[in-house]
Amino acid sequence: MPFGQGWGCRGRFKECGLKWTQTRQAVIDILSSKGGHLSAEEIFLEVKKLLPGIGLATVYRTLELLTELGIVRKFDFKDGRSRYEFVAGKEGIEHYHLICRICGKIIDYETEADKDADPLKDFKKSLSEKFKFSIERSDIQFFGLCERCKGLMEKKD
Amino acid sequence: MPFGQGWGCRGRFKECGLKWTQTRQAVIDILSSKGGHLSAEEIFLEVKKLLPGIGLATVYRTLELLTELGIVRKFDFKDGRSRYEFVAGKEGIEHYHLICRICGKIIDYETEADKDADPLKDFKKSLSEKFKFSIERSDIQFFGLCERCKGLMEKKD
DNA sequence: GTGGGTGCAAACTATTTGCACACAG
DNA sequence: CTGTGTGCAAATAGTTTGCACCCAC
Repeated sequence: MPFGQGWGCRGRFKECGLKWTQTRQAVIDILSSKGGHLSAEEIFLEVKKLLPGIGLATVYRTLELLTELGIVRKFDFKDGRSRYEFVAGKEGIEHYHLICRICGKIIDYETEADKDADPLKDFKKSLSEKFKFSIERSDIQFFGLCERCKGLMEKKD
Repeated sequence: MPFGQGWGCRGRFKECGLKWTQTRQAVIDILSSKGGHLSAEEIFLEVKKLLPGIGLATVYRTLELLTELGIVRKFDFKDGRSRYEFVAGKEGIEHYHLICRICGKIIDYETEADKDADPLKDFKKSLSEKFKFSIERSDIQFFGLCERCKGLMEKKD
């Protein structure tokens, strides 16, 4: 099932005078169906199953394009590679991460679609006013220990 | 003035069986006196003024060590290089950044030393409970427009 | 048909590592 | 003296780019 089209991506492409190609659709499909936080290489390997001829460079170029269009977001979880996440259709939803520093597990925390639901709303507002800075995007990660790794740590002591 | 010693770094080194060398002191001095958010290369160039023979690899090794010791913190501002900030003596102080996506200006926001002063305290607590995840470090950046660049953008329209 | 899109290989950049030598303890 | 720390050069890893060819429009 072509998720990419379902999310109106194809329309977005046309608007911008961009071509709708197999590779672009495949990258979007992988990101929207597999979900999670895939690295460029992981996406490349997945797409390769559908389109064996694809090149890694194309994946990077596609991901950059999709990031500019706001269809995916690029995250840095400090493991030396960027990770990409499908965010089309989630406008107004804030997206925070909890990352376990031992096992690397990533927990997603998403706010409700309603802007007022953002628990950081007031904080952002006060920052904006204090520094006369208009916040467009937040990049918020919490590093620590997940339940499982915390348990393992305690046993060791 | 050897700031590095002033912050008790030398003591920390001894405790850990690490040697107190000219290079390490110089890196700490630069970071603590210059302040800001320096990249490895910027630090390297500064240290070179004091110790012309230093190598970039040593700067990286020193920064990694200092990060482990909690003397500096490593940040990612999405410009393709890591940035380092002196944080010794600031335990319990949270440190957030506002980054202008046009001019790259970085505004620091630091909480008071008092843990309760952290505006994100309640949010972190609710996250911890909800996901049974113990948060050790936050990595919080807000991207947007600084006052000046916002003004310039508006004029253009 | 034509210009944007793609694969490939080479280039690039930040960072890491191997090794012989240097110097703090 | 001994082993940690260092400089240098080479290696690595993720990402980007140049170029000739290809295909969506």
